[in-house]
Order: sequence, then C-alpha cells, then structure tokens
Amino acid sequence: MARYNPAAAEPKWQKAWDEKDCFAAGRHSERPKYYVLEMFPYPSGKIHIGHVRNYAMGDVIARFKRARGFDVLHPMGWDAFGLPAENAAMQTGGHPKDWTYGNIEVMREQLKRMGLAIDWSREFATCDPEYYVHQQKLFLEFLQKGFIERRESLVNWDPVEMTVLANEQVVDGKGWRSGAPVERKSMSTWFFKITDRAEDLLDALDDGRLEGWPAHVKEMQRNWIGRSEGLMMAFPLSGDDLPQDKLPIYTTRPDTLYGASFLGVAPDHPLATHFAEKDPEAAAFIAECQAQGTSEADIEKAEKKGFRLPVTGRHPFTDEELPVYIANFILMQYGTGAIFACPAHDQRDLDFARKYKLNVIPVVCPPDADPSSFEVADEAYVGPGTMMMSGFLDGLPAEEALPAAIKKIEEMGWGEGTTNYRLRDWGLSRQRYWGCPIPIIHCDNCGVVPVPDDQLPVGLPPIDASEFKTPGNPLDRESTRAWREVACPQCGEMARRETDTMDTFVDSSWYFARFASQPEDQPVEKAEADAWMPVQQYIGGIEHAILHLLYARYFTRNLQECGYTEISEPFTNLFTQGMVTHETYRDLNGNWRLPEDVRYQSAPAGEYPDAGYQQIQEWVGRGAHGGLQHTLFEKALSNESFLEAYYKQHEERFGYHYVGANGLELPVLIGPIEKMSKSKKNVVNPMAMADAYGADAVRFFMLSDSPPERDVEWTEAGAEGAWRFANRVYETVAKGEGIMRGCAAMPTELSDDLMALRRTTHKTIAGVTGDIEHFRFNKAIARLYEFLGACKNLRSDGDAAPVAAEALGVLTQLTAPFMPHLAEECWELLGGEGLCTDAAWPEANEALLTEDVVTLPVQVNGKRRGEIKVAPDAAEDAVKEAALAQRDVARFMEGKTVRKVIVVPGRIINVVAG
RNA sequence: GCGGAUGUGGCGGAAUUGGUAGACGCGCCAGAUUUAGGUUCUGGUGUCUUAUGGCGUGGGAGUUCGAGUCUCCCCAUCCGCACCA
Repeated sequence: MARYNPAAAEPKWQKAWDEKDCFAAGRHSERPKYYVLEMFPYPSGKIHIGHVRNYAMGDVIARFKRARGFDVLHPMGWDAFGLPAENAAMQTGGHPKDWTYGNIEVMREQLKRMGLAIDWSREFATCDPEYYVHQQKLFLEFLQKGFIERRESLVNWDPVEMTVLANEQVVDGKGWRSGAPVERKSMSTWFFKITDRAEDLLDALDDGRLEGWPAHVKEMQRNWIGRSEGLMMAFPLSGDDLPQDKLPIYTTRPDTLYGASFLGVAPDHPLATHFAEKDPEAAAFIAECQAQGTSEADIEKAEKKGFRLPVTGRHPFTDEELPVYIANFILMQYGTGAIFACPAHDQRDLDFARKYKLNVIPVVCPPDADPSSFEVADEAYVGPGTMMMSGFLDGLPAEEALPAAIKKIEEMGWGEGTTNYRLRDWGLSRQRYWGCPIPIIHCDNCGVVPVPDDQLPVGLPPIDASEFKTPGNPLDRESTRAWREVACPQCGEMARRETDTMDTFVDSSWYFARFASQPEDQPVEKAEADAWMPVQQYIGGIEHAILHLLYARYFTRNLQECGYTEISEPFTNLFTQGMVTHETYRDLNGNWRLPEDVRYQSAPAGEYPDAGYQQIQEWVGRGAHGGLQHTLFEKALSNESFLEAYYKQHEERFGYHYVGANGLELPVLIGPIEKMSKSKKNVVNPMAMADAYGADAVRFFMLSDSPPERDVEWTEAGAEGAWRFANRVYETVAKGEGIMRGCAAMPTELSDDLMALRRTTHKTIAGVTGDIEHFRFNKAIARLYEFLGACKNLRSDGDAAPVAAEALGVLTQLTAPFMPHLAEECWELLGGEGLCTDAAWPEANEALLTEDVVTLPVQVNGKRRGEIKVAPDAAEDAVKEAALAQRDVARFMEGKTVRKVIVVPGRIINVVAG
C-alpha cells in the first residue's frame, strides 16, 4: 500500500485551493461574517516555529468557521517598518527597503508552504506607500481633531538606538530592545493624547466590552493605566524669593492630612530647580539623585534622602508651618511631583521622617488598638481604622474621613477631589529613517504646517546604503537636504520637513481595519470595514499585552470619532498563545550548539553497570536513559575536565553528543528548556521540519502537546508522533477507498457494534467541535487519536458500508483544520464530493450521543468497589437494588448495615454503611 | 512590597455543576515483523504488596455520603507592576 507522501500532496492541494480561490473573503454575502486575525509578523528574515504555532491556531479557527458556514476573513500582512532593517543595512551594506522586501518574499513563500487558509489578495506591508499614505492622512486628521499635539518635554532617549522611546518601551529604566540605560532629554516631539481616553480605556476593561479577553491581560492594562482617586490641593508657601506662592500636591490619603509632618518635591521639580540655581548644595543633592539608578535593585538599596529647602507650607486645618524637602523618592512624572508626607501611615515617609527626626503623628487607630497609647515604631500602619488626633475627623472610620476631608478642602477652596492616572501620553516621534514620515513642514514664518493632501504621501528619500554606516537619523543629514528643504505650503518661503518618523506601533494600531477595507482614497470605507470588524478572534503573544493592544484600542477610538467605524474596541476575543521552547545544548567550551548539530545515538542499556555508570545516571536524573552513546560515555569517565565541567553545571543534564565540523565527536551538555532564541541557538527551522515530516505534522504537533496558552517544548519525537498519526489516518482511510461514492443510505436498524461505532462517531463530532470552539486544540487532537483507534478495524460490507463511510468521512473532516493537506488526500481517496475544504462541518446527531446502557461505578463508603450496567433512565429504586446486589459490593457489605444509598443519576452510586 | 496565576505518573498533559484520578501523546518495558539498526505493529506501564487489598493530585486542617475540584492556613514556582504619594 502506498504511504502518505506529504512532499507530493502538499503542493498539489495548495494549488487546488489557489485555483478555486477558496479563501477569498467577502464572496458569500448570505453567510454570517467572521474575522479571525493573528498578529502580523515582522519580516525579520525567515519564519520561526513560534510563527507556525501562532498561524496554525488561527488557521484551525479559520477553516473551522469556514466549514461551519461563515464567510471568513483571515488575512496576512507585514509589520515592515522598524529598526532591525536599519541595523541589517549597517551590517551588510544593503538598503533597509531591499532587505525588508527581500525578507517578505522569502517569508511569504514559507507561510504558503504551511498551507494556511489565507486571503492573500489583501496582503500589504506597512512600508508600502499605499498603506502609509493613509496613516499620514490619519495623522493630520487626528492633529486637526486635537488627538495629537507637539510639545517640548523630557523624553526617554535611547543612546544606542539614538532615538526617543515611548514610556511603554522603557523597561526597568532601559530601552526595550537595546537594553541601554535610557537618558532623559528635553525635546520637542509629537504625542498621541492617550491620557484623554484613559478613563474609557479603563472602563471598557470592566464593563463587558472585553469579556473575551484573558483576565491577566486586562489586569496588566488596568495596572498600566493606573487609575487612583484622590485629592489635588495646594499648600500656601512662605519663604524668601519664591518662584511660586503655592505648592500643588496629589494624595490618595487626604484622611491622614492631620498626620502631615513635611512636604516633599521631586528632585526635578521646578521648586527644586529654582533653589538649586543659587544653592550649590541643593544642586549637588539633585545631581546625586539623578545619578541614582532606576532599576528595581537600585530602588531596593536606595536610602530615603532629602534636602531641606528654605520654605515652609501652611497646613490647611492646623495652620502649622510644615518644612519642605527635596526628596529622592518622589517622582516628577506621577501626580504633581510633590507630596504631603504622613510618616505614621506611609512607609517611605516614615523612613524619611526617622532619618531627619521629623514628627510621626498617628491619626488612624487600628481596630484592636487603644487610641490613647497607639504609636508607630518602624512600620507604618496602612490598614483601616478610626481617626484620632484629627480635629473634625476624630472618631470617623478612615474610609469615611477620606471624602469628608476632600469636602472640607473643596469648601475652603484649596483643592478638589480628582482622578489621577499613571498612564502618560504616547510619544510617537522616532529619530529613524525606516518608518512612516510625519507629514509636517516647519516654517519660520508659519510654524508647524501640515503637508497638503495632494502632496501625500511624504515618501522616504532614496538614499545611499552607505548612509546607514553612520549612527543617527539619515533624514537629518546633508545627503537628504533636497528632500528636507521644501517650500512652505502656506507662505511659499523655504521651510524644513519634519525629519522624525512615526513609532512602528502606529503602523500596527490600525492594520486590522485596513485588512477589512482597502479603498484608494481613504484609510477605510466605513460600511465595508464595519461589516467585518471588530476582529472576532485575535491571536498573538502575551508580550504585546500592553504596548500593541493598548495602542490599538486607543487608535480605534480615534477612528471611531473620525467616523471610520462604529466600534470602540477592535478585538472581541483575544487569545494569547504560549511560546515554543527547546532544550539548550553547550559543548565543553561553553559554546551553544544548534539542535541540528546534536546527534542522538542509543547505547545498549546496562552495558556499563559499574559505579561510574551509576554516578552518571544519577547526574542524568532520568534512570535508564538509553540515549548515552558509549564513546561519549567513556570520555565522560576518563576525561577529568569533562567531569569538572559537569560538576560546574550540575543543574544541567548530561547526554547525547554532537559531531563537530571537523568530524570529531564531542560531548554536549543538555541545558534547561528555554524559549527559543538565536543567542542560545536552541532554534529549529520549521522548513527543515516540514521537509522531514510534512507541514501538516509540524502544524499538528504545535497544537497537540500543550494547551495553546501554555509554552510548548519542541521535540523531534513529538513531530514523529504527529507524522505517525498522519500515516495511520491515511492507511485507515485507504481501507475504505471509494466508500463515499454512491454509498447506500444509512439503515434504520443496525447491529450493536455498528450502532456503537456510530455513537463514537457522533460523540467525537460533538467533542471536537466544542474543543475547537473553546481553543482546546490539544484535547481535540486527543479525541482524534481515540477516534482513529475506533476506526481501525471497521468493516465495509453490507450494512457496515454507510457506517464506515460516515466514520471515515468524519475522521477526515475533523482532522482537516489541523492537517488540511492530508484531509484533502483522504477525502479524494474516500470519493468525497469536491474539496474537503469546501465540505460543510459534520453535525452531531443528538440522538446518538446517549447510550442504551450505562456503566455506573458503585462506591461503598466513598471507595469504588464495583460497577453495574443499567438503562440511563432506570428508576432510582431499581438502580439501588442492582447496586446492592452487585457481587463485589455485596462482599464489602458483609456484616454491615446500609445507612443510606446516594444515587446520582447517570453518574455514580454511593452506599453508606457501617 | 502589591496584584495575578500555577502546582496531578519518568515527561507534556486529561478529568462538565464536587461523582470511576491519570484520557491522549512522548518515553520506557515485553513480544511480533523486518534487512544489522533506526522503521512498523501488538500488549503493558501511578505506587506499595505474593495477593484480597492499601496508598496516591505541593504540605496541613476543614466542609461533604463523596474533594484534584469548595473553605482556611502554609510551602514552592512562574508572570505582571512597583519609591505611583
């Protein structure tokens, strides 16, 4: 019998789908629409296995929904602007554009090899002028509507990438890609006023609009937006030579105002800066604060430090004069950059007060403490309690004192209750070449002038590849002068183009809308876009939980307000898939080794039953490993430096070996299973795997081993398992060759074994359907394995023929979303009509989902002792009787009396006896 | 520190509302076939015990006829946020 041959079958069926244009969206107006999207890839060079997992998931959904009668939109494109292209240009001497489009060519072919059900007619790259022209139009529209503004501010400067970064792109005080410590710089740059929408972005997380999102992603966004309710108020200042007569502060604990013992400002607060101009000591203190690191570890170690300013602030309730300090723990970016400090109820304030011997006045008394003697020692009390030493607030519970204090301050006209957000505006300017140009002209006479519509797009000037050898932005150099210097559209005088380009996260903030609708004259056509949007199922990595997903939500609100869509939330259901991991390998020199260099060779088990072998086995930690190769083994025992190396890495395992380029066999150490990364070389090439096992097997394995939200370890054994499955399906189906062609109708009466098979068939349909709908791909696949086992020995004569045809057809169709090529091959073999891809998803027959006879376990005192077979609708008394009469149950009941019998219909019987 | 998860065989993982713990895959063991092997097929595989049986879901308590699942307290791991006033 011929084996399944993926190398021949896969291109054949891809061609067939292509010729029929199977996956074009929008051709069935009568069908309900379904939009499934995976986060589009950055064209880095070639597809990695993580892409395969991501797109395989989307593909299962797309094919499944299509078979279920939806008109499915499943597009693909390229997030194509970005710094790696410039870095590649710097290293290879090419042009970012050539590099990018070259990569796209390669990756498109690789994706096509995976047999994805994608509507390729909608493909675009964000670096296509046809795409970014609309992004420039949107920029100008947003600017006009006031969603964007230009302002001078302190920005995060990445000294390695030589560009500004958004707050979201600074991790632990370091650039998200370069890892270089970020510097603070004052620059004039463009901002999306995302804070204007902070409230709605937050509200939507809880009001049901994002019910289909994972809770942890919503939690991350909630934290990032960081809403807090509090009081904004100003303390009147006294002192000589003041730059301001009041100090505005923000607090979430106005209830503790009576416990105030000092005021504090951030080192870069204007008040601090003012006094530093005349006082070198103050200046020195500020400099010291700024040198302090911002990483987690630095903050842990940092002592609370302050510098006393020659100023005091008047307390609103007591009229007491409070000292004012510059304090190193206050952040200029949060609130107003100034605080009032209540040491008794804030740990940082307490540390500070102890150091500078300031008052510690407890004003909230814990429920179980005595107000007359309650004191705070080294630990601030932050729990609930009753107000004390607090004038008009005394005796109130703290949670009531809070609004009362706000009310009082508002009545005094000193401040008001406000909502504060941690989220800050999204800086979009980047000092890079390979990005979407910001369509603005700067004119000495007219200021900031938008580029007129008829001059769009503002393209990127062609520049020599050698320009990229110099760090910095090539758009801001002599070589691009002709591009930069233009006439002002308003006054006609010579003016200067904006040389910054947009953050690439702008590109990915609306691409999903453009997939849905691609008119030439505007970003999207509303009716067409809304016919598809929102994206019903979005799939991507958790690493975008904040950046991309927050920006896209914000952008959609802008689009809505500009009338491009009705929706405010772009993604109804979000699924964040886990990463693909692999073992790591290092040779004795400590160099990382590629999995493909590591050869697997078995050693006869137990051939070295001496003490040394036992020792190695112990280190290996996996008993009879069988994977130890004896030459390696001898080396291990005789080579002291190897053993030493092994001791050094005792947490790693030992095994296998690799064959070096010079033909020498060298041992390798097997390290921990980690996310695949180029630096650790634990990557596998999905195309090489597709060559070896077929694209179907690679897709299948990526979905079979772990729940999709969890990390999955790539193993060759697993891929082999998938390959074995494909072959077994094919061989099983081959036994029923042509069986679907002219098959007899299903007889009304069937023998028990045929009936049982039909039940299994329909239960499998119901199970797999539910599993796919709920993203339980691993379970769906487990069911397919089981069902394959049930189909193994089926007969195809007489009455059995229609039953077998049904079973094999269903097996083929249920396998199709996972292994689409194999399914077509099987469908053809069975004599199915048309393409399997076009066939309607099988429906489970409800009547076949229940059994005639059910087997119920019988417990005695909670322990399973036997089982009985009864009709599912048998009367409770009859079930009880049968249970008690059962032989094993009766044996356990000897000498005991029945106290109670619990019957859970269709589930279990428990006899309580004593 | 705050918040969120997770903890089940040698491994990845199953187990509707509390109702037969370990589906399915990998690995391993035995047998068959083959061409020397990789391959393929069949059977076995939580653990202790000669066995009837006992014990088993990170640890400890509790609720219940019955707990992997619910409650409380611990422990461990992972993730996110963090001098956020």
